[in-house]
Amino acid sequence: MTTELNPLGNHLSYALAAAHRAVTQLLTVRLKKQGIQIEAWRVMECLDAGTKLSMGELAKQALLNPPALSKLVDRMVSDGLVHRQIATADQRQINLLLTNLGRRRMLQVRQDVEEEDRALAEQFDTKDGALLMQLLSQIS
Amino acid sequence: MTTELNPLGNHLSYALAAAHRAVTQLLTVRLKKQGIQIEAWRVMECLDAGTKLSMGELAKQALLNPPALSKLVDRMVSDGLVHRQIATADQRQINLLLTNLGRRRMLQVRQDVEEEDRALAEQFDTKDGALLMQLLSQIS
DNA sequence: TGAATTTAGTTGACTTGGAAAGCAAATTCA
DNA sequence: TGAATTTGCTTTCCAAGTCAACTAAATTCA
Repeated sequence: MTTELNPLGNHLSYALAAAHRAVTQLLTVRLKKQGIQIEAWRVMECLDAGTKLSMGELAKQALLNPPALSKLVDRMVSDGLVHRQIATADQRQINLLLTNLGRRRMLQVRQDVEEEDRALAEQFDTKDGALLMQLLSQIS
Repeated sequence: MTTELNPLGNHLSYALAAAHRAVTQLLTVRLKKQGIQIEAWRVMECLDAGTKLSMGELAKQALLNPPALSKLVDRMVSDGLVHRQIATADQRQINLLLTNLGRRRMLQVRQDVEEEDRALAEQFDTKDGALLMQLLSQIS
């Protein structure tokens, strides 16, 4: 039986948008209690990983366009979470660094994200979570 | 081998965001050539389906919060794509209607969306597209 | 009935995001 | 070498989204 109530239900792009919206909303609510944006958390995780990243690389990994990252970083700097450092090799490049406060905050936030992620994974049968992830990462 | 370059790669929520971003960007570019927003297309598809929808119902189906829908509809009205009609049963409710122009534009845009969706589905082995959709719609 | 509450949608102040232009360092090549 | 081009990041201007407050219609119930 394919009683489709929603005319958009056949579109993969719509299913993706709906799922993304649902997940993002939950996560946003949770992180708002910590006073932080999802994107800011992503930036901090990338920084914590160690390898020095230019703003450009960071933007790609954190899923932001360069201007959006620039502005987010401005805010994070004034919140004392990160600071900019001009790269020595290429003076145009910026290496962003976590402050101690930034690292502490990141560890707190990470708890929440992982808990949320766990709750999400529980909506699937054992293998399906990994399968979904595998399928998603095939995209573009 | 699980050489994870991106520290966020283990998170399902991140994989979802990344996939959503990729798909949305492609679709946005394509629809921009038609001078229309993805959300506006969703609204028009919902309207075309026939059943009269309140703004509230429409917001849910089109994946928008009520204020965002209100403002989008303002724009669509001034573009001549839809018009508001006060519901007879409940005077607080609005039934949105497609204009003739709106219907024509919707049919054009639908072509593009379906082509994009087809291109997306082609990134998967035969069964996997449907499988992905099935998994996505399990969420929340 | 009619005062109090709930529901539907919109508005306003503020924040964030995108496109295109801008600036400065690095690189190319004549 | 030094003018022209490219690259990395930021800024500006404007479009769009959020949260919270607001208006008005409908419903509840004393």
